[in-house]
Formats: sequence, structure tokens, C-alpha cells
Amino acid sequence: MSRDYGQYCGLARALDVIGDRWNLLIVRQLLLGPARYGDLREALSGIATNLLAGRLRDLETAGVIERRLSEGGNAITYALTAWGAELREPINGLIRWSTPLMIRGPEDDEFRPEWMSLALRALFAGRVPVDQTAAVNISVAGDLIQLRATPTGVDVGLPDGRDVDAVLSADAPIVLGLAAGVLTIDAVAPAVIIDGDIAALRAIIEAPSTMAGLSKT
Amino acid sequence: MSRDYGQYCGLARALDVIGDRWNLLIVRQLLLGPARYGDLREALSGIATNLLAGRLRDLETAGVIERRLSEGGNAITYALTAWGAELREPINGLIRWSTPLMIRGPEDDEFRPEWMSLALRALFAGRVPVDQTAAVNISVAGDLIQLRATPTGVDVGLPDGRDVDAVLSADAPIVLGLAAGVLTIDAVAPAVIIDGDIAALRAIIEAPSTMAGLSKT
DNA sequence: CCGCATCCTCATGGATACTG
DNA sequence: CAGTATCCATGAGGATGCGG
Repeated sequence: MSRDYGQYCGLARALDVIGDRWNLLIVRQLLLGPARYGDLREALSGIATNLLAGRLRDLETAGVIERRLSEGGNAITYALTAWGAELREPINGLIRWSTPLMIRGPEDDEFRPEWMSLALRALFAGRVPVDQTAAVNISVAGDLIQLRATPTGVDVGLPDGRDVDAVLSADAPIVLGLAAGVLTIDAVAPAVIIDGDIAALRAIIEAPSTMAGLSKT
Repeated sequence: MSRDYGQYCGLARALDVIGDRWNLLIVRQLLLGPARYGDLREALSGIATNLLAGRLRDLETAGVIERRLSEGGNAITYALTAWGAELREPINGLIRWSTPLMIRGPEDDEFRPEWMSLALRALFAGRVPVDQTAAVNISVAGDLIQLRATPTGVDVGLPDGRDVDAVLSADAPIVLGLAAGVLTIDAVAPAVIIDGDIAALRAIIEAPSTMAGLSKT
């Protein structure tokens, strides 16, 4: 841990724990599920190994993550503690806050479908008023489809009511776009092109941590 | 700004903007209201002047804060942009997450009443179920009083229904404590002792940015 | 005074090599 | 595979200076 702020303030104390570089990205990865050391090293794309080891130690002693010895004791798995998992809420808030930074597209940045999955969840999480429907737009080969969150669940459809299968084909390039305003449909910018089909898209919605079938093009 | 993460991920892009050391604490201060350079320098207790100047420039070019020239153009005031002010939500989330870190008390850390004000707001903000009452405990000279947020507003009272004036006197030391669990009344730990009276306490509730009358002992 | 810019020292991060 | 060790670059912290 780098130097303490030395302030009796909730934000300062939180940042004393998770404010160091890479820390919140480690938590982000573990929000997708427990992971091995090598998984984290790969997902954090070039983090120095000494840094990763140090951060994992810091986060463990702070009580944010824990090591699990799986089957036989030879494989170490990292997972969030209950308290660490509660970072999902503020992280979701930061993801929602970042939408203006996302609409310019990936440019040269790395992309992983799991991150888009997190973003979709963040945009929906707790943002659906009781009697209202929230939607995130997805542009598919020029057509616009919507992910809609309702009080009873999440469904997929076209704005005009047609079924998505009318638009989606197994080999159509799918452009996932985040709405410029959180949960509004005002503007959609192409974000990233994913090879996928409707089954893979539904998989994002239903079980975001299983992203098999999606890959960057 | 330090090095980009280079990931097309909402969290990573957010941290590219506000992830550097001191940045979120600057935003925290500006959430309390616009401030001068010297105000920030003092509230951030020993931040190097070159760092503060650099961070303010970074945050301005990123669109999080803006400079205002007040009266005549000789006094520069820093304030949040509309987008910057939207950081209140994730910051509140981090403050709520940090409650386990706060119950051990201030120890050697600096304390400012404005930060406690922010914490109280964070604990209440958007956390009050429609038909339920949320409360934060405040221990006053041994007695327990509660700040209660209801759908219709915030009020102060004793758990047994007596009026707070029965407990509070003008010169009683007031111990503000954050509940161990967010918005539960299970445990209260002394947090910080403040000289104050009931008028000053009500001032926290009604206008958190005007903290006149409260001082650390 | 306020609002920075410069200079210097040292802790921290980043990249690579190496080891149980 | 899961780290540790090493070396260098960079950024933080602190003091000081300087123009308006």
C-alpha cells in the first residue's frame, strides 16, 4: 500500500485500501468470478508480476480478497470476500459515470467481452424504476435492437416490436453500443464489433460470466 | 495523468481520469462546494503544490472541474462541472463501503466535520426503502440519539421516542458514530468527539456544507 | 497574501530475468 | 505456474522561489 492519506474520512480510508493503481481492476476481474494468478496476469494485460503479487497480498491483508486452496492444495484461487464483493456497487457507479468516455469507441484499447458484460450489468443495476422500462441499445448490422430491463426481468427486442431473430443471424457482426446518457436511448455510438449470434447475446444477459462464443474481430 | 490502462472498459477509463492519487479527494472537497486553490491545499493537508496544480489542470482538461474567475478576474474558484458532480454517486458508494474502516475511530488521522457531513449524506442517500426508516446513531454524552431518514425527510430523535432536547445540552460533547453495518443500528463505535449543540447538529442535517459551530476537540 | 513553477530526493511503478 | 529478484524510469513529497 502506498502512503496513507491520514484523514478520518470514508473516501480517504477507502482509497487507502483500493486506491492504489491496479487494485480496482483486480477487484473488477474477481467480480466476474474467482481467478487464478495467471488469469489475473493475463486479464490485466502486462501488469508487472511483482506488482500483481504485491497487490494481491495487500488486498488479502486488507480483507478484500482471499486465497483459496483448491483440491489438493496445489492450485491457488483468488476470490472476493463478502466485503470485497460489496465494491460492486461503487464500481457500477464508476462504470455508469464513465459512459461519456466510452462513446468514442475502443480506438487502440484492448477489449474483452467480459468487461462489456460488466458494463451492461452496471447500466441496468438498480436503475429500473418500478413502473418504467430501461433499455440499452445494441446496433446489429445496421439495425437497432434493445436490451430492456423491466421489473419482471430482462428481454431483448426491436424498437418497433419485431422479434430480434428478424435481424440477428448466426454470422451477423454485432455492434454493442453504450447509450450516451445512462439508460436513455438518445444516442448510440459504435463501441466494439463482436462476432456472435443471438445465443451468445442472450448468454450475456442471462449469465454474464459465461462469455464463451464471443470474440473480438 | 499517469499511464493509461489501455483497456476499453468503463472502470478502466474512469480510473484513467480520476484514478490518480489525490484526484478523488479533490472532487470530494468540491462536492462540498466551490473552493479556492488555498482552500484545497489546506483541506488536502500537505499535498505538494506542484501536484495540486497538476491535478487541477488534468481534471480541468478532462472536463471534471472548471475554473471560474470571480469578480474582477483576480480570484480563481474551482468548481465541479455537471459531469464531475455526478461522481457523487460512486463516491457515496465508496463511503458506504468504507464503514468497516471507520469504526475504529480517527486514531491519528486528521478530522474535518465536513467529511462527517458527507458520510452522513452518503449513508442516507438513496438508501431509504419506501416503507422503512433508516437511521444513523449518534452517541451523545452516553445517550444514544438517532438521525432517521424517512420517505418524508430526516428527523432526529431518541430510540424510546423522547425528544433529543432531553439529552442534548448546549455544552454536551457529541460523539458521532457510524453504524457498523450500513443503516443498521446494531453497533455503534465512537468516531470523533465534536463540540457542538443541538443547533449545530441540526445544521449538519439541513445544510451539510455549513458546518459553522462545530470544531474538533 | 494567492497561485502556481522549479528543483531535488526518494519511494513506487514498470519491464525483464530468474527460481522453487 | 506462481511468484521473487533486480534494475531503471517515473511520479510523489517537501522546500523554495517568483510573479501578480
